[in-house]
Formats: sequence, C-alpha cells, structure tokens
Amino acid sequence: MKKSLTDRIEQYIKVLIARSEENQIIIQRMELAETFCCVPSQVTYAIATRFTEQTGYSTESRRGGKGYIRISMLDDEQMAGGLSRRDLFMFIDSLLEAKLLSKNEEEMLKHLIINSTRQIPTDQKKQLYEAFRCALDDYTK
Amino acid sequence: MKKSLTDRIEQYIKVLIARSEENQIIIQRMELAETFCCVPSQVTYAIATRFTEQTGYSTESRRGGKGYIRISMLDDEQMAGGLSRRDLFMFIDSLLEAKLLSKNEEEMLKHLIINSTRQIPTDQKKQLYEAFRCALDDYTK
DNA sequence: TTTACCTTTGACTATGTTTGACTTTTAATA
DNA sequence: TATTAAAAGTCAAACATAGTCAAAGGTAAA
Repeated sequence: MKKSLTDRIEQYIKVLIARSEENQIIIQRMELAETFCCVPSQVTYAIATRFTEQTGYSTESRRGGKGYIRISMLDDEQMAGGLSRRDLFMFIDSLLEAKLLSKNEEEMLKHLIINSTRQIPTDQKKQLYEAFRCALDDYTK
Repeated sequence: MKKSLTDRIEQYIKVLIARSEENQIIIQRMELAETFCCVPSQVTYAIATRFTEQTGYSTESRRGGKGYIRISMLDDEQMAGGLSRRDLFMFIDSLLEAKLLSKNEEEMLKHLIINSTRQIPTDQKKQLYEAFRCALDDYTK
C-alpha cells in the first residue's frame, strides 16, 4: 500500500517514541518538516489527526524561540476513561427535556443500554457509553 | 454462462487474496476500475455484494489522498458466534413491520448501532448485536 | 410477456490530504 | 521596556480518493 505523507510522519514519530525511555519525544516542527520535505503545517496536521487522546497520546507545545512539540504516550491510567452510565442517562434526560426524544424513546434507550451491556467489562462499557452518547448526539442534531 | 463484470471483479479479488500472506488485500478503487475499464462505483458494487460479513469478508476504506480499500477474509473465530449486523437490522425491520417500533425509532436504533460500534473488534461487535437483540426483544414484549 | 431481480453508469456527495498565507506566542536583544 | 526574530497555530482553498443513490439496462423465472 502506498502511504500518504501523513502516514509516514505518523510512523516516524511512533518509532521515535518506541525508542524513547519515557514514552515521549520532543521535536521541533520545522525540523521534522525538513526531514520530510514538507510545509510545517503538514506536521501539525499529522499530529492533530494521529496523536489524539482517543488514540492514546497527549501533546503539548510552545511557540517562539526554543519552541517545541512534546508528544507523550498515555499509560493505562491516563487513558481517557469513557463515560459512566449515570452520565449517559443524564445526557438522555437532557434530550428528553429538549424534546429531541419522546418519553417512549427515552425508556427504550435506557432499557437497551442496561440490558445489552450486562456482560461487558467496566472499562469497555464506559467506552461504549461514550460512543453511544456521540452517536445519539449526532442523531439528534 | 457468460460472466458479468461484477463476477470477474469478484474472481480477480479472490485470486489476489488467495495469493496474499495475510488473507487480505489493499487496493485502490480507481486502479481496479481502470484494470476492468469500468466506472469506480462498479468496484464499490462488486465489493458490496460479494465481500460481505455473510460471505466471510470484512472491508475497511479511507478516502482522500492515497485512499484505499482493504478486504480481509475472516477466519473461523471471527465468523463464529454472535449475530451479524445484517441480522440485527432484519430483526429491527420485523419489529417495525409488527408496529412495535415507529419509523423514527427504527432509524434511531440503526443509527446508534452503526455509529456506536465503529471501533469495536468484529467478534465483540457480534456479541453486542446479540445482546442488543435480546434486550430489544425483551423490551417490545 | 410480464415481472422481479440483478448489473451498470454517472452525477453528486463526503472525507482525508497537502499547501500556503496569515496570526499568535515567546525568547532574546536593543 | 519595546522591538524583533523565531518558533508554532489556524484556516481555508485545492486536490485526491471513496461512497451514495437513482435511473437505465439486462436477464431469468413465472
């Protein structure tokens, strides 16, 4: 498969992180852009799309002289934790109040959420709740 | 019997998969369309009708620069157990027909199912579909 | 022959990538 | 302190793919 520039930048950064001691690297945007013969904002794009909290990374940067971009791999504890059922239900309640859902729909959803996630481990459940909220949010827009 | 274009595309892809190491191929839609001198959407059609979960394949794609379509043959483990999305949707359709769900509810459910399970591995997805059907079945009784 | 189900096509849509001009922030220096 | 230079950020346009959908064209079964 032919890889896009963004894919190659992603891979390069991941290798650097893998080789690092602390699971994090500090780079200069311009330097990396030169390595790949591209505009600096290409690097910004690669980082923005490939190193998100969702995918288990956090970033931090500083502009100006001695500027840098730090990319760190999140450990398990730091991983974005999803959503509790309580919060998901509160979200559904808010949709009901905003009349974006009928009472019947609200009840059905809660029933489904409770009964279809019985056998799923807690952390995966929270991920699912989160995805569920996003999908619901999307649907009611 | 004369083979349709779709049949020939299907066969071609199957040969490529058979020859591959990982039982999967990555193609570019346009490239394949050129190979068969047809419109790109013909390739989409061939893939959509011949490489389904039902027939033991899964697909994944990306648009934009250096876009691709990946077609993988599912192994036995991935095939076993649970419920396909197609079957779950058929079940939902039957509830609609039986007037146990409104058209609006049917659409909402399908949207949620599609969009909240995007990042879940196939086997877990099928378990979830199964649980979802049970919960729905229960709810509409 | 009619009907029902594929298949083929293409116009339109959605999404992901690359680029560059312009903006903002920060450190160094006058 | 004010100015300047050196970073990084933002955003929208241009481009490169893939997806969708409905109309038109075939084909086989009844």
